Amino acid sequence: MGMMDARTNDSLAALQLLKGLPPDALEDVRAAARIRRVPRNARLFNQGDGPVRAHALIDGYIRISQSGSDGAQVVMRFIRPGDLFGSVALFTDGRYPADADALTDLTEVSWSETDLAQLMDRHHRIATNFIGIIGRRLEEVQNRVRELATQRVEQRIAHTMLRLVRHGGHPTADGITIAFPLRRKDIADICGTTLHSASRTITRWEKAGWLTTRDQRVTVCNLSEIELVAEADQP
Amino acid sequence: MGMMDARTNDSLAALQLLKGLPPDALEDVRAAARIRRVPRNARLFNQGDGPVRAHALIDGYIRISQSGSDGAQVVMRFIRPGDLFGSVALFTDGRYPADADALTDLTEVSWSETDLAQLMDRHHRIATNFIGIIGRRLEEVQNRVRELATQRVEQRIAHTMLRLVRHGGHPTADGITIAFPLRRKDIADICGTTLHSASRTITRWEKAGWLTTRDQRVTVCNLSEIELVAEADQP
DNA sequence: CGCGCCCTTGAGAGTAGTCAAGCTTTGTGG
DNA sequence: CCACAAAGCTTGACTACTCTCAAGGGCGCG
Repeated sequence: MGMMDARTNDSLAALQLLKGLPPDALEDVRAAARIRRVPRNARLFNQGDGPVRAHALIDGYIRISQSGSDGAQVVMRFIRPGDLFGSVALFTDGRYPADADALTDLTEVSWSETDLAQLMDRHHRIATNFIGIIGRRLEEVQNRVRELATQRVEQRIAHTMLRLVRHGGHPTADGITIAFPLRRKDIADICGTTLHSASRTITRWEKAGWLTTRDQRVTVCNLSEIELVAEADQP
Repeated sequence: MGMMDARTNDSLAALQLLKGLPPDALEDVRAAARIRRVPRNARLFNQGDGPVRAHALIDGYIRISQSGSDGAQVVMRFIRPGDLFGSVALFTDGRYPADADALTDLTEVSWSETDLAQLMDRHHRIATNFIGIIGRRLEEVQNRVRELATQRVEQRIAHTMLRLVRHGGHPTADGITIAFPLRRKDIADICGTTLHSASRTITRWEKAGWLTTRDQRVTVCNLSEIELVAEADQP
C-alpha cells in the first residue's frame, strides 16, 4: 500500500459516515470510492441531476442551496470537512434536491448507489452511522423551521452567525473567524430575508464593533452581544 | 394464532416501516410491539421525555408540535395511519424533540430502542425502510424551510391547505374534507404566522366560497382557486 | 479602463404583528 | 337540563418591521 493510499485511508477514517469502522472495512470502502478535486466556485452538482451518488467532503467547504419553481433561493447548509452530503436522495427519488457549489478548492469522495448499498450490507455500522447523520440533520432543519416561523430577521441572523461560528469557526487574533467566504447574500438566503436587510444588520453590528468582514471573511469579536440579540424577547 | 393477532398483523403490514416484510418477520416484529389505545386530546409524549421508543400509528391522527425556549410554538407535522413518528431521536440524543397530542381516539404501536435495533439487525429491510422514511421527511422539512423563507403568509397557508388536502383529505359531498380537527391556531402554527392572520385569511376564503369549516372540520370546495394563490407571483 | 459582482444606504409602501374587545361553541357541574 | 366557564374564533384599529425600489460606491479582473 503506497503513501497515497495510507493518507487516503486516514482521510476516510475522519468521515462521520465511517466513524468506528475497522481498518479492513475502511479499505473496502476506499476501494469503491471515487476521489475528486474541485476548484473554488465550481458546481459539484445541480438540483435535479441524477443519478445520485453519496458524497463526503475530505477538505474544503461547500454551499448547498435550493431554488423553488418561482426562482426564490435558500441556502440549505454549509458542508465542512468530514460531512456527508447529497446522499439522502439515494433513498428517496434519486435526484439531487439542491445545488452544491465549492466555496474553496476542495477534495471530495463519493460512492455510487449500488456500491454504497453493498457497503452498508457488508458493514452494518455504515447504515447506522447514516441513520444517525440524517437524524441529526432532521433535527437541525426542524429547529430552523421553528426559527423562521417565530423569530424576526435580526434574531435569525444572530442565531445563524452563532451557529456558523460554533460550526465553522476557528480562533484568530481578533476573534473567531468563519472558515469560508460568506457573502451578504448568503446570510440573507440562510435567514430567509433580503440582501438589504442582511446588509443593514451586519453593517450595524460592524459599526458596534461586534464583528468585522474583510473580503467575505467574517470575524466575530463579541460573541456575547450577539448571543444577547439571539435570546432577546422581542420588545 | 387468534383472531386478534391476525388483525394486528394486518395492521402492522400496512405500516410504512414494515413495508415489504415477509409474514414471519412481521410476526417477529409483532412479538416485540407494545400496543396502546389513546383517547382524543391525550398527550402521547412530551418534548424532552426519555427514553424514546419508536412509534407507529395504526389508526387515528396526531399533532406533533415543538416549542422553543422562548415559548414560541410550531406544529411540525400531522401523523396519519401508517406513519412512523417519534423515532428519530433513537439515533440521536434519546429524548423526544417535540410533543405529540392525539387529535382523535387512536391506536399506536411502539418498540423499545433495543428491540428495534435487534429487529433491524434481523430484518435488514426495516433499516432500509427507516432510512427512506426519514430521508423523505428531511426533504419535506427542507421544502418547508424554503416556503417559510421565501413566501408570504397567504401563500404559505395556501400551500399548507393543499398539502393537508392531498395528505389527509377524503372526498365528501361538498368537497374534500380534512380527516382531523384543525383549529385556526394549528394553521397559524404550521405556517409561522399568528392566530389572527390565519383567521383573517381562512375567513376570507370561506366568504369567497373556497372552503367551509364546521366544528374544526375543514372542507375544501374550490381547490383550483387555492392553487392559484399558492402559485401566484407576489404582485 | 470598463465591466461585473458585491455592498451600502435612503425613502416609501405594505404586509403582517400587536392590542383590544366581543362573539360563538364546547364542555362541565350543579 | 341549564348555566357558566373555558376555549376557540372574528374583527377593527394601530403600529412597525421588513421589503421594494432606486441610486451610488468599491474592488478585482479581463
